[in-house]
Amino acid sequence: MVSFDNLVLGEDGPIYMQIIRFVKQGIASGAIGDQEEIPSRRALSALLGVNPNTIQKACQMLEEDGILVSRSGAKSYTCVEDGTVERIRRELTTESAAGWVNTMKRLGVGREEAFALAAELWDG
Amino acid sequence: MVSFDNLVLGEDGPIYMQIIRFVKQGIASGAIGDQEEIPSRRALSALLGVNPNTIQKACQMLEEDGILVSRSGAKSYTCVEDGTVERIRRELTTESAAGWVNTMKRLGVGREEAFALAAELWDG
DNA sequence: AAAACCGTATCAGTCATATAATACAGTTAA
DNA sequence: TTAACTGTATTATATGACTGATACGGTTTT
Repeated sequence: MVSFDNLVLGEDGPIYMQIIRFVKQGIASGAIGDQEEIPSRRALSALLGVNPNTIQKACQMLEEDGILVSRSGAKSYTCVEDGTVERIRRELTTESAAGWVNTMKRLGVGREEAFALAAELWDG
Repeated sequence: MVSFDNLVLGEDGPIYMQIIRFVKQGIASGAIGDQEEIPSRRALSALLGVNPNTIQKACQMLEEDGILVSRSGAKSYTCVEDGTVERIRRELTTESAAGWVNTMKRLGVGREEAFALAAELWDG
């Protein structure tokens, strides 16, 4: 059973996107495996304090991504096939790193200064 | 006169936020100085293909940030006081770097791998 | 003074996001 | 079988972001 206890909703974009990101990060980090049951739409709605429709939207998009399998009436399960972990891991890491690098370059921050700041934040 | 020719609107959040980010990045990088004239609301609207109201909203928030000064009827000018550059620079860099570091840690990506990927993206 | 420009304000309409309240049919377990 | 649970669908409502059109008064230029 996939746990959503560590998911805290913030202001970082739409809620359904935050849910999708949470699941993808779980798969990329190995915290979520293959054929794992996920809580029902209604259970997630109550747990996260979010409307069932919003949960459904996130689940639908996860299904379109091939990460989730839903059968009408039955419980939903994750679907992590061979190569999926590496695919999502690469998708998330490059997306985040590219954003940071672009921002630093637009700010005119040099390579050394940028990496020094990142290292400080990483350790601190 | 501040140039907005290099500003390309994307899908990274609300348009008025992208405009604000563009100006702040310009100030942080030194591309935008003190007492520089900016194009009129209508001119920016036409140049960026954005509604005048959206431009106005961005300008209002920049004014609340103390970065812009507007007089009703007259042109608007930037206001970059002592310490402003460093303040905004620090605001943008730490914000971006912290986001990247947090994402990498949530993904279970180690320090070496994360910095190697960033270095690759920086040079490539 | 008059024309052209400027910031500012208002109202209406569209779209995406999210909520709320149901309803229906398929699955599963008592 | 029946009851509880499941995914799914529908309609309505609300809000923020953005657009479109228009108007008012202050500033600058000629």
